[in-house]
Amino acid sequence: MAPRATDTSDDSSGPTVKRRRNSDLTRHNILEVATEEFADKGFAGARIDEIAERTHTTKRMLYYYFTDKEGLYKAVLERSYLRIRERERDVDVEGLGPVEAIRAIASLTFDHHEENPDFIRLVSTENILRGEHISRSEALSNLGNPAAELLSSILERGQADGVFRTDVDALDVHMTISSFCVFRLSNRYTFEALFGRDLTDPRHRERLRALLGDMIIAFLTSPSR
Amino acid sequence: MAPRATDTSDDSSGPTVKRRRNSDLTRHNILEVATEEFADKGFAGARIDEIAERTHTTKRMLYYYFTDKEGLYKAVLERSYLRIRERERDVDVEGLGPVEAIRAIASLTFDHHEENPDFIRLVSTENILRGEHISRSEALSNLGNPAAELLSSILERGQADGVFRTDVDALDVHMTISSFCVFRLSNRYTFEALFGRDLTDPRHRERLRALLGDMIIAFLTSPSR
DNA sequence: GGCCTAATGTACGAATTGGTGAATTAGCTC
DNA sequence: GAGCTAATTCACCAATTCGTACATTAGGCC
Repeated sequence: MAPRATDTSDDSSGPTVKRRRNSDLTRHNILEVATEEFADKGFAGARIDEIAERTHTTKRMLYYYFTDKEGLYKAVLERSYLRIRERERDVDVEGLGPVEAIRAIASLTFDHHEENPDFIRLVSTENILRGEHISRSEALSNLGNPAAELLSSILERGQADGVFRTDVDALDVHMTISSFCVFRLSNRYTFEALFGRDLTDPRHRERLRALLGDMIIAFLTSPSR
Repeated sequence: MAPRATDTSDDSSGPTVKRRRNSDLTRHNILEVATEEFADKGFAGARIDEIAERTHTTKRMLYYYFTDKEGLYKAVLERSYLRIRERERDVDVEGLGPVEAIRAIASLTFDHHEENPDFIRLVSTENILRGEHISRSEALSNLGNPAAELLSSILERGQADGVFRTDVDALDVHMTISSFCVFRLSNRYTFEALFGRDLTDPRHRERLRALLGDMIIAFLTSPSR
């Protein structure tokens, strides 16, 4: 999955790997650590020295490879988004009817977000920065297209079949599903403080996953205005 | 609404108000400016000097009244939450049937968030901090109760009438509505970059408000599992 | 094996940033 | 108007934090 590095975390086998020169490994190592730090503290809160310390290289290397803090953050952001997209490509809803396909996508999105808490937090940070970097990133522009197109084709099928309402488009559906899944994680701390419910508690998790599916389907199968 | 201060923003009438000693005014003025700054840049990104500069006092005063950066942030957070609650108290759904009452609350929440962008951003920041402050704030603990109770009573009515499904509670509904409204604003930058749609565009706004109402009602009036 | 460059390490600096000590003044009380 | 305290000003500091100049070394190439 990741290049084998002189990483403390998983060097259990073989003789101690001696530190060797390898730009790919150091880059990778730096990005791993930086991702955690930026996700944890946000852009302004992240500390370059802190990242460097937890890396197997020195601070100088961060600048050598990524120019400055912003460059490093940008690299982290792009890598995270691209990774997520890769996993999204594996979504397979062939052979499912529109209703079940939508339900499957909702459920998948739900799990997907839960498995990538760092990503969710990075997105929050980027939005606090008003999308300053993502909007300028060529690598990420229109990265949403595949997801949107998949949804779009399912929707069209359902609408052609007469089971889905026709005054909704793919982005509406995507936004609805995302908002539910993202909010549950990104706002869980304030939600818990205000209402005393931990949205990530396993018991609620299962209920909420079902709720999301039921809701989006109930909506799509209700008559248009 | 706010104490009349020696505020540049709205001192249009009368002779130039001379700077006088008045702790309430300075506190208020500091909080106003600090709210903007924290909402704009997040906790770590906010700059004390920046806040001080845009205030009609000196930096020393921020420390005089709020001890340190964290104290100021906490004061800002609490004030923002308490203000929001005050406005929420005015919600009146007496005389509406359960369906229309829920729809009204959804619509109100929708507008409400839109009118308080600073608040939304503060909440994001606080969640990046993992609710560190809100969870310790006595003033804010259980601040959600009134909203939850209102929803709860409406839900019960609807359930008793047999029009609402029974496997949902007030917090589920609240979370669903909130997630939709919050996401639309807090994640609009990354959403636009990825999908090319501005969720705050007036045309989408009206559609989305209606969509939210339709969805929550479609869901609540669909049969329980 | 010598050479050359990419990669790495060391040490340091300038600017920012949160925070404070101590003097000063406005305005209330009597 | 003297006296007192809350409110305010001014000058200053220590630590952090991003960033860099420069020396060094690994290892591919011939």
